[in-house]
Amino acid sequence: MNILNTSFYSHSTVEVAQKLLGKILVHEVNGNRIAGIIVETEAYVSLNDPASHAFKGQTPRNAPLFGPVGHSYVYFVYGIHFCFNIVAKDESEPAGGILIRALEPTEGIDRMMLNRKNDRLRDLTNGPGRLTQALEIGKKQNGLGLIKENSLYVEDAPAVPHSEIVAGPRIGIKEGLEHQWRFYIAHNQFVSR
DNA sequence: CACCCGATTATCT
DNA sequence: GATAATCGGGTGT
Repeated sequence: MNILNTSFYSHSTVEVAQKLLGKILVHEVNGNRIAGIIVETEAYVSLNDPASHAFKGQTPRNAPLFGPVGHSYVYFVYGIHFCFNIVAKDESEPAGGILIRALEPTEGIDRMMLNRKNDRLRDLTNGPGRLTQALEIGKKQNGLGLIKENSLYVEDAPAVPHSEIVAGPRIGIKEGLEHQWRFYIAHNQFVSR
């Protein structure tokens, strides 16, 4: 399987968010793969997007969003959860990231169940805070390049047909609701809510 | 299934 | 001092 590289991530954030659907997110922990198919994403597109962490300019927290594409941006919310983003933007944009909101579990499911303290397949990775817990993604993974050497990366897989991609407003935000920048695979039971 | 609410802390104002 | 790109448990229908 090919690992997605810089050229894959060097396009507009909204475009890459759609193209990530169907790809495989992999975290290797102690040589074991924990992985799932990406079934739900959201694009956060920088300076004109009031919902993006990058909207008010660069700070130490959001610095990865302004850095090279193909790196991770992991942040801590509500005092409890981590959310995992992939930096992606075309060269004209100063910042941009894609929130991975849900996966369909494929590998390391036993380990996910232990991590989540839950043995129901549907509840392992159907939400941004849940999938980081299932895949053991936390602050240590913030700012990493998504390459084999870092044990965290995305593998290529056949593109999801456009007719199976649903767009809608992003979840959990108060501004920018007019944009349809949440994308998910139609009829997939692992999409959140 | 729908709605409501408390948990818990890094980050920025 | 307020806020937050969420989750899980509770209650009611």
